Amino acid sequence: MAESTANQAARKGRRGSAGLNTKRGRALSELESFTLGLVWQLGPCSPYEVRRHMRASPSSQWSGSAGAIYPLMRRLEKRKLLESKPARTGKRARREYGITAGGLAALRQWIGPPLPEEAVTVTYDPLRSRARFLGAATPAQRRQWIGEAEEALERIAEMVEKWQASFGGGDEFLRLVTRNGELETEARRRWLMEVAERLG
Amino acid sequence: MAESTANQAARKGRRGSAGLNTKRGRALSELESFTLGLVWQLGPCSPYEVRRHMRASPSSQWSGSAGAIYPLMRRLEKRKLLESKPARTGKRARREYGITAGGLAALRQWIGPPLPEEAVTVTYDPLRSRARFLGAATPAQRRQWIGEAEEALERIAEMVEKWQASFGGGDEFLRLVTRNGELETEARRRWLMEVAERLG
DNA sequence: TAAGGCATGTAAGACGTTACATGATTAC
DNA sequence: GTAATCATGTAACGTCTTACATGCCTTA
Repeated sequence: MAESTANQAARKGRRGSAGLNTKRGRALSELESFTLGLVWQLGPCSPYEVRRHMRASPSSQWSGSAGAIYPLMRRLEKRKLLESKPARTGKRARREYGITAGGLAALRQWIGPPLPEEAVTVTYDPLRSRARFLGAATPAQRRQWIGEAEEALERIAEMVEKWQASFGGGDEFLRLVTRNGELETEARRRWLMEVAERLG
Repeated sequence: MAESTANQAARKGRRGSAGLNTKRGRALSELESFTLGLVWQLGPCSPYEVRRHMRASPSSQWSGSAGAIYPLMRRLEKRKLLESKPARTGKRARREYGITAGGLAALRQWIGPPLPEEAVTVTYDPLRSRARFLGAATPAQRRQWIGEAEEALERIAEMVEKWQASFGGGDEFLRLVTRNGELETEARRRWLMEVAERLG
């Protein structure tokens, strides 16, 4: 859309709109911002702890791969959104990161308002994406697919529950996050039942 | 998780598990697979048409940027999942891509079963991610945030409706996709109401 | 005291975005 | 006929994944 306008206008428009670019450097990615939030939430912590939290999440969005997190936190430090000092556990060296005042400001800005355009979207749901093309599958494959999807949603519900048990006690917003997961999973299940009815 | 096992085991494990790697080349990305699906659905078409459909989607997942789509379809052709021939509209040259038998097989494999692990996840919802850290915001910011999020969900509902009007007539699965969007948006709205109550 | 997982990283590469370029076509 | 937009790309860049490397530390 932005692209379909004249090039010159687009360039000006992009830079001008939505405050995507902060004064210094480009806008933070979702992963960078989320990491910032985790450091705020956990207090001073090592990249490994951040990774553990991500991997415990029911969302595969946050893979918490080392190759992403270590350089990312270094980047955030270079931008003075995090600060770090060396620490150790026994003989093992760690680096402990804490959030700075600027980091907190950046976190608040990311949360919004304003919400960036990309946040005004339906969620990304890999089951929905696949269902769109079920017409390309054989009837047998469709039935099996629905069965698998039901199982998947059951496992997801369990993951949400487990996450709630482990981390939901943090603050009231963490509890609301779980609640979102519950309501959403319920909605997806009802949807899948409708799909099964239509095809059954 | 996979990473936390011994390295050698991890390597074998990754390659062995879930059929992520096809005999030739690596697994298709979500975008590649989705593109394959669109070409199947639209019939022979140009990259530009694919992009138009993506940009019309209520999901910002599918940005449909030129720099992604043109090389991507070329890649799929190199792997014989698409085939193309030059065509023209008036004086303007186009390249028209159709799906091959191998492409259809790859599409079916992507749809599953089996569903890959990454598909067994809560959806990615930028509003939920942000809500998690509302504790870092001031009470005033929180109230404003909720207001903005409500507006966002309203706009999303409209987008889903509009999409349904334009494309929902295609086949029954497209209709189910819209239905998913409706149910999900409804769930998110109810969730947001709970959030407002808790904080209000 | 050896095995295995814990914890901390780095290097190379793939993928997608942003920005740019350019000719064809349409609207006025 | 000229300005805007359509349509088709390409190039550079940043981010994240995958794969690898390497010491610590626990436990049997």
